[in-house]
Amino acid sequence: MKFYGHLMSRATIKDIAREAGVSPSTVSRALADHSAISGATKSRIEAIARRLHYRPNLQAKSLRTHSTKTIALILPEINSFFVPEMMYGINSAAAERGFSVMMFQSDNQLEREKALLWYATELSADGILLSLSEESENLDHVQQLVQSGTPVLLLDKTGRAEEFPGITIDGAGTTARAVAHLLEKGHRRFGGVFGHPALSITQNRRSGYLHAIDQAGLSEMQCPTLEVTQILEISQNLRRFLAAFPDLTALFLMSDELMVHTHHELCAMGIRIPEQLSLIAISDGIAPYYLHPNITHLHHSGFEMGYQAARTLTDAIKAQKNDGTRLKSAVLETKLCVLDSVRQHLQL
Amino acid sequence: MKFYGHLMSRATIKDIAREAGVSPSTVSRALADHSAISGATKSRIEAIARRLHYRPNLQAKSLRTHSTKTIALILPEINSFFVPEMMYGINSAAAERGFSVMMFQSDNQLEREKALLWYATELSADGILLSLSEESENLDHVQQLVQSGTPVLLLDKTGRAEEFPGITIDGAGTTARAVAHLLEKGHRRFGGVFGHPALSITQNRRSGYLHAIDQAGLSEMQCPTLEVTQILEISQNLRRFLAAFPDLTALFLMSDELMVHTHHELCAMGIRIPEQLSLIAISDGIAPYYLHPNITHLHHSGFEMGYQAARTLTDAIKAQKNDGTRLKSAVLETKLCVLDSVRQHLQL
DNA sequence: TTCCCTAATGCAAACGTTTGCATGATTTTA
DNA sequence: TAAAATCATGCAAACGTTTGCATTAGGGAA
Repeated sequence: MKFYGHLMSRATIKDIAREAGVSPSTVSRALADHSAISGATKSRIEAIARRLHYRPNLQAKSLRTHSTKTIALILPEINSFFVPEMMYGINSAAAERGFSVMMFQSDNQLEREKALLWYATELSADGILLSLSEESENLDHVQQLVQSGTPVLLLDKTGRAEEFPGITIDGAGTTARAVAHLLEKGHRRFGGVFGHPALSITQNRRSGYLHAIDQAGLSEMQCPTLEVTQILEISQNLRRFLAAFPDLTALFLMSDELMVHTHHELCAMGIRIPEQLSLIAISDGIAPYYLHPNITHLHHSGFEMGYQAARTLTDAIKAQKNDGTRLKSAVLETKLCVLDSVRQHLQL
Repeated sequence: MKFYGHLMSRATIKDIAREAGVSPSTVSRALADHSAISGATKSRIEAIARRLHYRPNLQAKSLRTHSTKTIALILPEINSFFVPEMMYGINSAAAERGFSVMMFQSDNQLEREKALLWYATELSADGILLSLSEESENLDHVQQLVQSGTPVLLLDKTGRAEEFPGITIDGAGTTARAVAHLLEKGHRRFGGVFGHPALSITQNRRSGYLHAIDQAGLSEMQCPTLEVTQILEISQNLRRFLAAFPDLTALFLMSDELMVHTHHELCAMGIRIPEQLSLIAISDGIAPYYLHPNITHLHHSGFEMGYQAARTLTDAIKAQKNDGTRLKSAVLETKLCVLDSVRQHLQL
């Protein structure tokens, strides 16, 4: 135990050993509850450790054991939808399993994403949770990382990559279920509002939409789609869209962001929901309750996704030491929550 | 360089040294751009490092240098308001300064908060950002940590603690400004809606409210307050409150959460905003734009708070090595954003 | 020529753990 | 009673860095 200025430095295993009159190895084993150490010695050492406020140095431990009990989370951005819930889930699962989470944001830039992946390996993160940036078309950098032996699990924004394990929802299927609900409620003329066409998440959901209306014998003339490239332009886009298709009785919104902005715009236009226009969305299930009327949606739980991703990853990390079990992809369930924004439409 | 199974292990400084025919110390200095190493050697070593995909082992470095370039962030919860913006700010400032952020949540439990603080020191976090749990009345655990030499900076939820440095907003002053805006707009009968009375954040804002109406010569009979203990009960609370004080022309909402719930409830009651009732809130400036009409609010930037907190903390960490500069508290500005939810009230 | 100075590099210890192997003491077995 | 087995502990090396203090070689000054 040394003194720096007025501060007592952290007690180490050696300090405890000296105090207890045993060797450092005995202390190490005692604190790890190793079977070769007698009960008497263990309790004596534990008492001293407590008295000295002993805290193991996790860097030293990691250095020795090659395990940091840390996962890195790399997100394209931190917004107010979905992401907080997902973080909550990740944190919960990680904490339950004794893992810590380091959080990074790539700001939707491929270069930053690469740099952060690299940095995560410098930190010796035991595993990586990665949600891809918008620019991440080519995934060579991920491939490289996987080859280096670090478990990488994609989540939410997984690009087109079936080559890597990831946790996602079935965007196409979920969208199809939303469409099915509109059909059940008698709607035959509705629109689909989608995000940036370059994103795989948009493409999945849009293809689900098109396939569903096709199955129902409807054409894209009857059920047109709107792709919103710039969220700031949604106001004009939406007005133009509704003006071009004045007979729509409902809208499908592919995300929370589109939902709140669309809802706002409709309020501003004086359109009553659901009397004049019904709404159904894919949502993480929070914002629908803030809006009025409450929005019928397909609940895509951020918590669930985060929790499952962190659980899968940490389990794989533990398993890795034994067999070389590979990470498994998963497609999460979404659940239809019928609230107040879709009305029964009477067909003429 | 060793081989484990089919995987090549990470190259170390020793590998580079062997390859370059120099000693490990030379490699270390070369990569650190130390002046004692010749330019020729430096570039030779850098080339080899690149070729071998060398990544420094940060655990080893930390062990040697007693600096992890890491800060721990401990939050009571991760919700959809304010917190994501704050995290974004923290991450941005940390990243700019070469720090990583480990994220933990105390779930509003004092015991977990204590455990996490302890764990953060085991991780040798260079500093800690702490937003207090609801249960954290007594701050002995923080005191203990500070004495151990770890820089701790409170943010947002700082309790009643003036003894510790923290980043906050002026809750009382901000509330007073909101009240002033209502007064300017001619309102003389309005209500204040507040959160759980045990929270210091509530107490600050409420005292600001009471002081402001007192200054204006109004009584609590004329400008009553409502304290919402359970957010789920806001519906009944609000209806009862409005029934008890039917002559109110405006409401002040102390937080985003109260704002969205109140707005929703008023919509459900068919009360038109701002024609029948004006609203003003303290908000992080995101949700006000989702609601219709857009809510006039005092903008309390989560990004700003997070950014400033992380900047202050990392600067202090760097300074600590030289002088023992102490962390400085700061009270952030809030800005009045006049939108569409407060109407001019004509007095009789 | 001798001496000193500077530039470039190497040696070895240290940071705080963990762990395979050896050691010594005690108990069990034959 | 001697050998073997068991138990509790210690020794020392290793993880991958950094860094104070040599060491060496070359070049200039005296």
